Amino acid sequence: MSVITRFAPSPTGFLHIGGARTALFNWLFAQHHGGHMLLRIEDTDRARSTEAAVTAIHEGLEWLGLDWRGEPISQFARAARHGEVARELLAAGKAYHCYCTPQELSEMRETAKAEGRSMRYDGRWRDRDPGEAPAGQAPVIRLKSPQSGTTVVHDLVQGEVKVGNSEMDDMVLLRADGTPTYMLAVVVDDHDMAVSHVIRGDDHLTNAIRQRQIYDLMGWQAPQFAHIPLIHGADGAKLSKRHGALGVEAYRDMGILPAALRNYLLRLGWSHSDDEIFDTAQAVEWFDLDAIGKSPSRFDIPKLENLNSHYLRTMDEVALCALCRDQLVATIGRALSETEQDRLPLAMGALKERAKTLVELADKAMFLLDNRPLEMEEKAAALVQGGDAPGLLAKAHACLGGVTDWNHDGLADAIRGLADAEGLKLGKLAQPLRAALTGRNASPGIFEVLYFLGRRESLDRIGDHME
RNA sequence: GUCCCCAUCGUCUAGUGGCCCAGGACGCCGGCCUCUCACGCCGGAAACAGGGGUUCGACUCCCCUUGGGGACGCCA
Repeated sequence: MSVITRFAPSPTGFLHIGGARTALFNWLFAQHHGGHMLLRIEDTDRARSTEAAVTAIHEGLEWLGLDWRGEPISQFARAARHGEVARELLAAGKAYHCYCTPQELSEMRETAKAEGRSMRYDGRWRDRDPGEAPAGQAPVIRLKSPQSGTTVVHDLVQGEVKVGNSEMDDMVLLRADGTPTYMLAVVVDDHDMAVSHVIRGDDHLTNAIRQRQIYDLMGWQAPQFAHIPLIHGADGAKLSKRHGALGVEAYRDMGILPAALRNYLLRLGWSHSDDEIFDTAQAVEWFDLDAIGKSPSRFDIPKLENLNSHYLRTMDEVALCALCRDQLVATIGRALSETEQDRLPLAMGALKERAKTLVELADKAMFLLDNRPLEMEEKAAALVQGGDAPGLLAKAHACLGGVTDWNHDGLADAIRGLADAEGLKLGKLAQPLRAALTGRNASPGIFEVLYFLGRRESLDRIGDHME
């Protein structure tokens, strides 16, 4: 039997981080077992579903590099089939019409709550004569679920989970307007799509028990279930907007690489002994459900950033230059000149190990752009004005003017030579130079900076601060 | 309230009865390197929630407590 998994988000917002991890696990599991993942959009709630959310989900998955087999399936489009199954259950006496009104139901819950009883539907229409049906009142169809015994789910992550049937009420299968509920739709779809493994968030664990009852009553074989623990915010509470854990696109905008997010999400709740870094091929080879932890985990941005800096340093440099360029263009709002673009690959090696995100990378690359006179950060301004700095810069200007080999070694010789001649430690000369050259007090090595900028630009920038 | 799930350093985790006075990673602290910032390297502080069992021996098995999370919709 081949492995078929599915990712089934409801299109009511972006692809959030928990959903992204669920998708990743489904994808990885399918790949590992030589199967494939399906995408199903759970859009039966017409009021809350939007086309924009569907697009956001597609884009999020694509950005993460997760693909699915075939066309995405719209759950709403399958409503007729869901209704058919509900009526089949009804005809077989495994479901019944219930004429309770919403008000009646909420009153029932209120009283139960007040009396400290469980807030379940009491089954008042379960065995009632259909002849007693109130006229003009459309009924819902409820499952006639077993009232004794236990329903068990062998969860691949959580182990054996059992709930006494007396704990559960008769769930609604088909609403009064004839549309299916989520419980029915999920079961029918997973069955029809031949899904072999349902991998989803822990919040569905108790749903699995109820869904199991539908499978049983239909005489269908239930899929394997794997309920993965939820991701919490840094404070341990449920992940919310407040935590900055938004859609995956928010991480993209923060300058996180998809490879880094994938690695981070995978390691969150899953482990392979002490290993921390996995590329996709390695992840596919190693991933399996038995190594998933059972407890919820907290989302930790610093660790994500650490991973991101790793991927920044190891990724293809040409591709990284392109990403950095795009980021720069986005921040300055204009295209780069040819000279500016040419400096990027020169400097990338030095820049990339100083950045944790793409945004930071672009920021550190800002000094490569032509925009004299440079805007000086406060500390840099002090360096360039302090004491004998202007005089020193004039000497440096003269000295560099005579450099014939404008490369790292040639520049190092010249600058070190000047420092020696002046009886200064290199730092005393390098700092004012750095400030004049970059407008900041921190940058890659000073010889490199000179080299990246080239003779003309370097001399001009120093010239701006000479006396 | 009822039901279900979970519980190792601040965080992610290794650990499936003796290899553990608990290992790795992130973060944090100190040092080295050094023209700044990073990188790198070296070192440090930091955890088995509590209580009962079982056992020659429990982080590992069982029970209780506590704490956290989830579910109880004609939402998904």
